[in-house]
Amino acid sequence: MNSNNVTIYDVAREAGVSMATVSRVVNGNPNVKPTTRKKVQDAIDRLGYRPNAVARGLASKKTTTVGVIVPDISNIFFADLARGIEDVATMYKYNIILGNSDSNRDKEIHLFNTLLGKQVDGIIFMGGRLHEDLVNEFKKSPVPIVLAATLNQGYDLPAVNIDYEQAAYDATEMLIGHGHKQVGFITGPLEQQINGEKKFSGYRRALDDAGLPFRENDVVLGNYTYASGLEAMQKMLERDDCPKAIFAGTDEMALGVIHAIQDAGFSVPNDFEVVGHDNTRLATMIRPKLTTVVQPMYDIGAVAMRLLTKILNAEEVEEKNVVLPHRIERRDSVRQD
Amino acid sequence: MNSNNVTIYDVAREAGVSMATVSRVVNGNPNVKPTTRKKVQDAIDRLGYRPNAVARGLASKKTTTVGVIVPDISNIFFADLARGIEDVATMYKYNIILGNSDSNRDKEIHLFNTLLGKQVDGIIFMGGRLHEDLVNEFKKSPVPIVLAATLNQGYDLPAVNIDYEQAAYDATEMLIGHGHKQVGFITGPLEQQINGEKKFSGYRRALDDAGLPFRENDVVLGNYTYASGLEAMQKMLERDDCPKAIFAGTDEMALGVIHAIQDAGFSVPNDFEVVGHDNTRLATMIRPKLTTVVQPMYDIGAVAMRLLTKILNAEEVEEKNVVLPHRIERRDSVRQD
DNA sequence: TTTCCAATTGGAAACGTTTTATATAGCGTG
DNA sequence: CACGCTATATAAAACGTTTCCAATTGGAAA
Repeated sequence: MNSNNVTIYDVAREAGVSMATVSRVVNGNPNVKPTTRKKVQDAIDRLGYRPNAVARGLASKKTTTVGVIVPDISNIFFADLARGIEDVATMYKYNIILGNSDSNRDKEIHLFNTLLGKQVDGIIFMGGRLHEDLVNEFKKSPVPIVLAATLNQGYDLPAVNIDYEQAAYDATEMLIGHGHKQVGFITGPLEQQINGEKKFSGYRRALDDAGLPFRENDVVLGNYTYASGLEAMQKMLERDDCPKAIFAGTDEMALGVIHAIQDAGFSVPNDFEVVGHDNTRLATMIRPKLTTVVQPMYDIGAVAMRLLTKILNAEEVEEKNVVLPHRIERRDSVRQD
Repeated sequence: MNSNNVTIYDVAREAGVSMATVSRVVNGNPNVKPTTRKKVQDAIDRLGYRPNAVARGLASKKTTTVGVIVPDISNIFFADLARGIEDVATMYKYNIILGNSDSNRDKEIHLFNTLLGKQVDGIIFMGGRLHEDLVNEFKKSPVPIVLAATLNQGYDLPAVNIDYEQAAYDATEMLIGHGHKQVGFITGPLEQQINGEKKFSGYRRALDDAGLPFRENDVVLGNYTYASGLEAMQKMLERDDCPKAIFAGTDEMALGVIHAIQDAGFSVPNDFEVVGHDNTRLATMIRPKLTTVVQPMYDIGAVAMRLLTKILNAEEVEEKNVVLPHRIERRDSVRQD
């Protein structure tokens, strides 16, 4: 039986009640006599009725769908986040419309408007940088927006993050604690606030606190990829004053760094120590296993979605700017204390 | 100006035309005088009108949304596939609703019905195995379904895959060609047809064609993960008659295999040769770099979505069962010829 | 019985489009 | 100048729900 095109009217006729009653049964409204409810339920089963969510969305102005804007779902980092989002969404009976922005402003804006057109109930946004034009669109948004792993640069959007500055500080400090007078920092584009402001300033602060000089040379920019980490480290190795301790902005870059070091005939952690960032699955897929800053991606996604559901249900939200804890997972790419 | 809640009526009034005319302008219908079109367009811009896709979906019975069912988006393999799907979807003005099934039958069925309830125009399904119950649901589907990287076991659903049997044959044959009389095969669950039937039979056929005996011991089952590859190889290494050539069912397992070998003090490719499967980004993130069967995940996703759009537009489809080419990418985990 | 209130149920409007059938305007033609 | 078209524009009916309000029903109380 094609459960398609059987409407609430058909069920009403079959059950001998009005459509309003069927609607009540379907929505679990308590104002229905048990016997009636059963009669309707039977008719629903018999006909294979499946409520039309589009019609429902039009009438109720709720679609139980949220939009998710992500730079690139094929990036393990965002894939994990997305999984966290989706799991919690499912838990609360929402579905997600997923779109890739490539961190491109125009795509972000276009996607955002498409999602609004589809009448999503809310949006979760991830992106390296909050472009002003985008924020202007956000300000007009008829639905709530939550940022995930994205800093809200001065705008007061709800957001879920870790303390990137402190995390970078911790990683750098650990390296310094191992006796290094010089620490290399290989990170992503500085335009992105997380790298340019947070991680960078954490790195500098650790240097300062230890009374070590900051050397411009010791900071190299990559683009998050393995190849860029490899290349950055190769370049660094050519120098006479190459730092023997490296803090890499992502695990993937850290892998590249380790391989560059090994390719040059050196050992990690004996000759060089390396710390990564994010604790993706990659961290244990290399020898030596990578010591890395744990950024709980899945949790960030899950908490962001939970936060959104709270806002949608007008539940009490104590703190709109959630900062999740981070820590350093010690493995074999640094020496034991 | 809150572009919210301005309807087609408002635009019509503002432009001094009827709503039907506005609808035509919005939908690019040619039966509108240029001057009228301009007038309407101006009104749209002035009011910041954004068509309500839900209302549109109800009236037109098309939502320009497709459902995507994936076992786990946080798995790099499916994330790549999803990216291929989404890119092509965007190209054709579709959005995707993404759901994770964990390859669980009940979740698959539930998700499928939810998607139908949301009136998606079509569905792309990925999953290790097509459970009978699911297929029964598929058969009643009012919208087209396309399988991606999923074998349609006897049912005639459109599908996009590579020739897994031949790919496994090629990989095994190459190893045999390097003089091995014994080849280990570490793969995923045999219930999943791709492993149990296709890859396994390709492996056996290569053995047979080379006149080599099949040894049950040489086949070890894992669950696709790094850890399972590592463990499987460790177990194999304990044997006296451990094969010196390994074909792993996924790259991630291959990395585990290589590390198990290296941890035991052996060298790849000198002592052991290893071939992976999929050519995920992981393949180049290990030393030695992994030789692997190239399964073009992104392309499979892209082609599957393109196929779906063709079906939705009632375009001519020459072949519903697409088999994309595969090849072996030679890197350093096998010896040079 | 009657009366009255609470519990159920029904009717109809509303949601914002698309779409079909119909009307109107403009214009070349005979 | 009337006629018949064609090109445009309008009106109104779907689309399948939710939801507000009114109507009915069933009992308990009087």
